[in-house]
Order: sequence, then C-alpha cells, then structure tokens
Amino acid sequence: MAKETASASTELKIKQAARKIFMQKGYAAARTRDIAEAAGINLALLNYYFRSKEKLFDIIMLENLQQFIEGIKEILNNRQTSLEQKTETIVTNYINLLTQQPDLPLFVLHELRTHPKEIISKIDRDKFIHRSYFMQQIKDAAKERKAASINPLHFLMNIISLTIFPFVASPIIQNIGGLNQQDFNALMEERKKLIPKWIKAIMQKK
Amino acid sequence: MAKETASASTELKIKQAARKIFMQKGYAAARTRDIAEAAGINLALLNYYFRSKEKLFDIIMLENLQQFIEGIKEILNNRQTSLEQKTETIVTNYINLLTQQPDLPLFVLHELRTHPKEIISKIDRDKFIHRSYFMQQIKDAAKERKAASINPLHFLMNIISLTIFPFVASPIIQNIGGLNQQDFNALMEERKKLIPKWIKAIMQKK
DNA sequence: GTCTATATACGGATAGAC
DNA sequence: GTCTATCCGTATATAGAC
Repeated sequence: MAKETASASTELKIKQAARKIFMQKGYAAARTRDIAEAAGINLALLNYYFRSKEKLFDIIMLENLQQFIEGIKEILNNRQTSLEQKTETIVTNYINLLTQQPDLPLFVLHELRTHPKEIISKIDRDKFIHRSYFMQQIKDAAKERKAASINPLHFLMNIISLTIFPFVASPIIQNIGGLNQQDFNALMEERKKLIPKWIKAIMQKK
Repeated sequence: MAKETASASTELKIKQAARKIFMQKGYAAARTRDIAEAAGINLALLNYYFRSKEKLFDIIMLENLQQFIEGIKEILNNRQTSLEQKTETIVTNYINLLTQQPDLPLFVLHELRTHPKEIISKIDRDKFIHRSYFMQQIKDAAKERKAASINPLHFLMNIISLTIFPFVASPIIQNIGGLNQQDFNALMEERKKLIPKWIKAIMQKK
C-alpha cells in the first residue's frame, strides 16, 4: 500500500518532469537523464516505469493532445449556445490554457510534423470537429445572411489562428514590441474580448 | 578553376540538402549522415566544407531568417503605398513563399525557442519593424478614425496570425477538413484576397 | 522500488589515402 | 576535393545489488 502510493507519486513526478523537459527541448533534444534529474530520481527508474523514452513520450503526447481537445468537444456540440458564445468560450479557454503552458502548441505542432509516428490519427479519428454542431451553425449562418457565405474552414482557421499563433510566435512578438512576459500576457488578456469582436466583424462583412 | 566550380556546386548541394533535412526533422533529430547522403556526397566532405553540424545549421538558419525578412523591410517602409496595399502585399508574398516552403515557419519558430543560441537578436536587432513607416501608418489610422484605436501590435499579430498559422497547423487542418495538398493550397490562395478584406473589416469595427 | 555500474548503439568528427 | 575507415563522446537502456 505504501509502496503503491510511492509508486504512483513517483510515476507522476516523472511524467511532470518529462512534460516539462520535452516541451522545453523537443523530443529529440530532450535527454532522459535530464528528465530523471528533474524528477529527482534515477535514470534506471525512469526505464523501470516507462520502459523507454519513446513510450514515455507517447504517453505525454497523448495527454497533451487530450488536454488540447478536452473541453472543446462539449463546447462545439453544445446546442444551447450561439456561434458568438462558442467563439468567446473557445478563445477564453485557449488563452487561459496557453498562458499557463505557452510552449504547448509549438511542441505539439513540431512533434506532429517531425515524428514518424501517426499520432495525428489520434487527434481527430472520429472527425468530431467536422461533424460538430458548431460546423453546422457556421454553415447555417452563412446561408441565412445576404453576405457572401464564408467557408467554415476559413472561419475555424481564423479563430484558432488569432488565438494560438501569438503564443507560438511570442519570442518574436515580445522582441518586436519590446514586451516582457507580463506585458505579453496583458495583451493576450485583451484578445479574449477583441477576437470575438473581430470574428463578428469578419462575418458581417460582405 | 574547375576545382573552384566543383567546390561551389558541392557547397551549394550540401546547403540545399541541409535545408531540406533540417526543416523536415529539426536540428536535433537531423543527422549529418542523412544530409550528406541527400547531397550525394560523403559525411567527411560535409565537415570539410562546414567544419561542424552546428556551423552548417547557423548558416542555414541565418539564410532562412533573411529570406523571411527579405522584401518585407522595403514593403513596410514604402511611403508610397497605403496600409491596405501593404497588407495585401505582405499577405500575398508570405502565402507565395510558404506554399513553396510550408515547413519554414514551424522550423524557425521551434529552433528559435529551443536552441540555446541568441539567434533571435539577429532577427530584428535594429527594431526595423517597430520603427517602420508601416507602424506609423497604423497609429495614424487609429487616430484619424472615430473608432476605438487599435494597438498596432494587435494589428500586426492579426495579419501574420491569419497568414502564417494555417501553414503551421496544416497537418491538423488538412485532417479536419479532409483536404489533400492541392485543396489546402487552393484554400490559401483564397486567403490572399480574403485576409486583407477581413483586416479592413476589423479596422472599421468600433 | 530504487540505486550503481555497465553494456550497447548511435552520431559527430577526424586521420589519412587517393 | 573527395573518399574509406575509425575514433570517441554521448545517450539510451539493462544487469544486478540492495
């Protein structure tokens, strides 16, 4: 019992350390020694728990992806909320998440592209975004307006681009704007209100 | 003379191969052996020309950054063109560039974050964007309108987010939308006209 | 479960012949 | 300039003691 508790907590420590190191360095540059050290345990123990660097990575990656998708699924399929409300919720949720973990999107996107494995199939294997009520709402909104209809993919790309990209490019943005971390976070806080407004303006434009 | 010609062409072949492999795998995962093979030469020769993997990388990276910035400097400081024209030119130029080299932004952004070197200082060491005529035009436009003034940084973030992020996230976008490479490129082609329109709509919104 | 010590593999870099 | 053969550091993974 005491062993199991220790075991669980050790496993968790390793995973937390792994998440940190993997996100900082990327998979290839991350060293299992560093992960072990950051977890306050020995290298051999890491392999005892997770068998290999690759296996450990797969677990972290999967959890990250789930975290990314977690929540958004319900938001997109909520039949009670308007398109505007969904947009606002998505933007707010992601900005909150990424303010805590700014390295998350770049890490996921980079490993998704470079890693030979088919992690991508796990992202959206049931195509839930494509079939979501959200997508239906976009199509309907386009039909109902006299304005030229907007491709739902453009709409979706716009929301996530405006929300996520500033975090991905934050080193450059902070450099250009002469911003420290706090300034940058304040800017992102502003965007919680601004992006939904902008999206609305884009939709109304002919 | 014949030697020098061969030398120059070999050096170029190595650089082209290096650019390709580095962009595909990232710095850490890229193997000099693979670069040599892709260049059709031997590993020893690579070190003969570039001394080390690190040195070769620095050269490739610097060239990529210059490519990224190349052109945009003149565009931003052109005193003859309007804000709308500049926006359209920037969007078109980047979409053209990234359609040819879709891995470029993710590679640059990832290495910028993970590589211990201070590459970033080279990006904008003279703060040319911040001091550009373009930035002045944004500030002026904000003043002249009755609409609430927009932070120039938000304006800039919006343009590059809407333009670049779709390429960064293209695997996910193609997965969600069920698009092949041609479909995706067609979508980006559409955005050349759409993004400037959207930016205009955003600006006019109170 | 956790450690120390070690086997093994891989990748960057060099020596030296041509 | 270009090659083959090889060295050597580093990083993953395992053996085996506690």
